[in-house]
Amino acid sequence: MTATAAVAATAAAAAAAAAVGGVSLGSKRNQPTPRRRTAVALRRSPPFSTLIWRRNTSSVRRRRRRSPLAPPPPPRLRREGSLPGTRSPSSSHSPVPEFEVPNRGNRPCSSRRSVQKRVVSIPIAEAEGSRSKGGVSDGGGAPPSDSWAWRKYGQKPIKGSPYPRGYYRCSSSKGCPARKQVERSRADPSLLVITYACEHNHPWPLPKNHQQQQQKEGIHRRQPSAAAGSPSKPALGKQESEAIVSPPPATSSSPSSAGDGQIFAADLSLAMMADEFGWFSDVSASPPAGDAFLGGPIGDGGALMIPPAVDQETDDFAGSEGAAPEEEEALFAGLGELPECAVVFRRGFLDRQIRMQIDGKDDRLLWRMREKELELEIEREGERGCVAASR
DNA sequence: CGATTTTGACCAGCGC
DNA sequence: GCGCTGGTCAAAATCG
Ligand SMILES: [Zn+2]
Repeated sequence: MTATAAVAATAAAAAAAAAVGGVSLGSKRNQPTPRRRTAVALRRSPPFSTLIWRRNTSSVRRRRRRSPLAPPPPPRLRREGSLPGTRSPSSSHSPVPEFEVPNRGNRPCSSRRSVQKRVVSIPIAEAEGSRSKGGVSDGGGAPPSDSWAWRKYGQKPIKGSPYPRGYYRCSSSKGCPARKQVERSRADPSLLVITYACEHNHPWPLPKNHQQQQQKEGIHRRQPSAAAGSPSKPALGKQESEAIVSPPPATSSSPSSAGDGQIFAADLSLAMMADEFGWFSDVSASPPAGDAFLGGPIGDGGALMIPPAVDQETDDFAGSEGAAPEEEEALFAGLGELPECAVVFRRGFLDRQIRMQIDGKDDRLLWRMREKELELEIEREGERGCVAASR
């Protein structure tokens, strides 16, 4: 059971490392770094990522729609079509009619920066196992942790951390605003920090077969009741067990004292609730290469980045400071569409509610929850934290 | 052939 | 007003 996993992991890591470092191994998947990669990035001298390599200058044609000499009429409309929407005033008619994403009416995923998100940290090992498992014994029938299909659409080095962050988006449907970022905890490299941004539109992960169908059909119907027919519990239980969710701020000591204490949301309660509604229920990491790059610092070459940031634990981390009350807000916001739930979403209440509901449906779930709670408590006490979710 | 990943560029928000 | 940083896009490349 570990054989496969181990191998996979290793390979992935290696590949990632190679990729990052700039070494071309070509053992994994795609590596658009075969040739070209001129010095294009000398425009604004970004932090580092961009102008690190500079392989050769064969042909410079890549770029994108933003050619230096072909600025058509609609040059910078970039993401108008598939943006989670809400940003455009009202004239944006993207080819794909946006179906009212669960936005709650305020700002769900309007701006990329201020989007509220739920942060979940899980041991990297777990993540690995989750996805690399495949065949051996468990293959039985238990689907991976989250059946959602994620497609990576970007990766960037983060300022304070040696590890890059991967950006994933739901590949099930084009209109799905669900996004998630995966990065390695800078404090505890063994932890994977996953940040979820929006919820899914579609009721289900769609088995790889109907993907297209759904895409075409345009998921314009989202059912409020998960129970109606959504098998989202198998995985759930498991995730909860593995995922480490930090407790809400309410009781936890003070943010300042916590220092690294991560205060985030995504507690199972939340997940469950969501489950009830039929959306998101993923907590474990499923990014194919997620741990890969996370596996190694961005620049294996050495003289790369992270100049003086390494030791700024305090200072640098301070950046996460604003995770006190805001977090809470984010939490609720995360529920977004939950009508009354949001309102009642304050610790106790929610717990109660959920518990009741669950109680009536799944004892097992309840169980898990309880357990989790306990764990949380303990954790809180022993507190060890890693990173605080930040904006 | 389609789905995914890789990766540099571009964009928009925020801070100084 | 400028610069920085994070987040997203889309072309190219590969894998299945
Ligand atoms: Zn989705």
